Amino acid sequence: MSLPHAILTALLERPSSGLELTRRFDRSIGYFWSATHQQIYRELGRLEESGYIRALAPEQPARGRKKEYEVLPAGRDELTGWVASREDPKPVRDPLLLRMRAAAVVGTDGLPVELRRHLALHERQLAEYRDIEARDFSTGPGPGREPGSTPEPGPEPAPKSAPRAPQIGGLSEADRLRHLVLRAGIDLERMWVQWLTEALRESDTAPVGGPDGTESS
Amino acid sequence: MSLPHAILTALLERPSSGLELTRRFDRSIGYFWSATHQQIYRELGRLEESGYIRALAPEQPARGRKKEYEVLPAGRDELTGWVASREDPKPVRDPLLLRMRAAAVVGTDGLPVELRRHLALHERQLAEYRDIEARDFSTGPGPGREPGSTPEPGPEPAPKSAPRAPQIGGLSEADRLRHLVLRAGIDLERMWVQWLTEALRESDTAPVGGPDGTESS
DNA sequence: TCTGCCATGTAATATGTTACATGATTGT
DNA sequence: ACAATCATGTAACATATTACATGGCAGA
Repeated sequence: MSLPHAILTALLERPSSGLELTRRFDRSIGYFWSATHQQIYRELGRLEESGYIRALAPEQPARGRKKEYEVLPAGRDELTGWVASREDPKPVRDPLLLRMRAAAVVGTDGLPVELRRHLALHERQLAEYRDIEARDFSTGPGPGREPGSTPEPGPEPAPKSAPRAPQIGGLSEADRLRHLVLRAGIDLERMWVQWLTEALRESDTAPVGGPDGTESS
Repeated sequence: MSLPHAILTALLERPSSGLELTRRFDRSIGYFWSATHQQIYRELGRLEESGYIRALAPEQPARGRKKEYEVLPAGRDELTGWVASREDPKPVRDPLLLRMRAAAVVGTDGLPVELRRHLALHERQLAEYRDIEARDFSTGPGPGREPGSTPEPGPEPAPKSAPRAPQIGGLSEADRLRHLVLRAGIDLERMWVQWLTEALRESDTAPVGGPDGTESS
């Protein structure tokens, strides 16, 4: 039951059309809750039917016409209640770990190549997160993001703080929370980079012989 | 497409009935690929139909009768091929992070309680993993698991190494891989414990006031 | 016999994925 | 007119979750 709440959150941060939402689910929101445009359109329909959101400029219900949605009070209430609700962390479900366990039984053919590939992907993701952190959340006296500086393509900057938000130190309460979420992403990627590096190091010195990956360059 | 391969792996490690598999998916296998008994029975049916596994002691196809499965050569081949295949890491999808992002918009009511609850759960899981590691994979000169010592309830010990496996140092190649998988679980839990601890520490010193959790004891 | 548990299964629903379809807008 | 792209949507399928149904077996 998370997707509708992800959409409500996104729409509260900024009213959007379906396609705009899709794009945002490829960047900031998508870093911890991904969704395709089909899921989003389906869910927008349900949310509208439930009275949680409504379409702005509701002229022409034509097919190719843009439709912007905004959250209604009932939607905000629903989201507020959901934030306070409980949900156990789901057990890990990772195909790579499963592959490794299978390799323990049928052999590691082709595995080191895949480990290297994943390592590269996680390193890239980590770098991207660190860029975002440097741009949106730098706190020190260094060259942080000045208010009006480059919005930049890719990840969206933190939305403008609501007027009610108290700007205590450098960061509002809302920004502090968003920074924490980003740091979870950073910590996760760092963990995978470390683990994959160690796994490959062990492979290189493994008794069976060297890795079977292409050894070019 | 991971569940069938998870089942093939489990059946290669030890032929089992549906319910036995279900139990193993609550312990060792389930630590990185969970599944319910309904999924397992459905998938066993498909795997049998595909000629990857077969039922042992195929007398009485009665309803309440136990049915043991073993992997056929075609199943092993399929699994070997899958190990060498590629699959991109899926983007993170974590309801807790989503909740946090939502809290940045509608307020943190009820959130610290949930963070504390998750912290306790992750600490417990981490402790469990460490117990398993100490019992099944201790390498140093300390009191490691002696060959015939307590199999213990709960998580299953590493299956007997196949005769072909070379026992080089203390660990076979297969055990080395299984240890790596376990360490991924440990690293993940440790990461969450650290992150949650930091998140709560920030909450405690947050400008808005103390946490809203019950402050008993 | 009745209860509880072991074991296998069906049904309904929810969610997620993949492929395709349709109309609107803009630039050439 | 045409192609490319924006934007919304349908359909079919795959996977996962929840609730329930059926039969066997063992002990009070």
